[in-house]
Amino acid sequence: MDKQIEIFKALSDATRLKIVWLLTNIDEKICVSEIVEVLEEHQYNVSRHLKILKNVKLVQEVKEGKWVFYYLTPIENEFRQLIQDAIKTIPESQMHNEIKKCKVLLGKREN
Amino acid sequence: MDKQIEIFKALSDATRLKIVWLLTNIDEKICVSEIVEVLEEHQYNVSRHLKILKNVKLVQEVKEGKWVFYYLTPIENEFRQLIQDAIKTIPESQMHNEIKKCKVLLGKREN
DNA sequence: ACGACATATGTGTTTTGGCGCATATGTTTT
DNA sequence: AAAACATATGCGCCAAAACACATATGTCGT
Repeated sequence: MDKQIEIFKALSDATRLKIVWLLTNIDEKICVSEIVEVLEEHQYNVSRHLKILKNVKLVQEVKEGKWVFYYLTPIENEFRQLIQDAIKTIPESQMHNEIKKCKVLLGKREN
Repeated sequence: MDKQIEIFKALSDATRLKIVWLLTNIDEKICVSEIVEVLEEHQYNVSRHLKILKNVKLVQEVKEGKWVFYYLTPIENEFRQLIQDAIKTIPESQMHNEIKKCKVLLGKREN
């Protein structure tokens, strides 16, 4: 059950849970600097938290030029699916500012 | 999302996850000394971990004489339900010794 | 009432985890 | 090539969490 413990541990930090929550709700790849802006956390902390999430395979990364985009690792087992479903139940109301900021950001991308 | 973080934190420790896993799989109340025997942990640590699980309302207790029996808090929301379902997917194979010991123990109770 | 049993908790120690700062690495732009 | 930008990471510090030991509290049996 070590794998599962690592997942729970990864999700037991506010910044990391917010990142996974965001990725779950926007259903898009997002780069580090965007997360930094949305969550108003230091870049070095966001990078660190992303590394932790990557290590437990909750997220994956893809480099595009100077950016690194992160996205949810596609579901590969039932445990992950249920955890993901659980995160999906966390209401948007608690993340009003973040989701709004994020949508503005994603909109700007097109230009 | 604080409540959810607290749940994840509570489940991100091996002893605590094992306790919840046991309660999920045996579907019975179980007392502290039985958990101590099954998990081979110190009594004072088991008591402490139970307190943490109780604080986040994952488990509840009922006193019966000199024993205190613990059991899963009845599901009250979707998040809890999905987390519980996720824990249910953790295979018994990783807990062979524990579940065996537990069943022997529960058997002895009848006598 | 006393000893045995079951559980909880106070205290000190050690381990773990997150943070801030500085800096390294790599990429794009001019 | 140099400057600007994007991301990652080494290091030291502090706080939270887990542990061990001792002990307190409460209950049962005799």
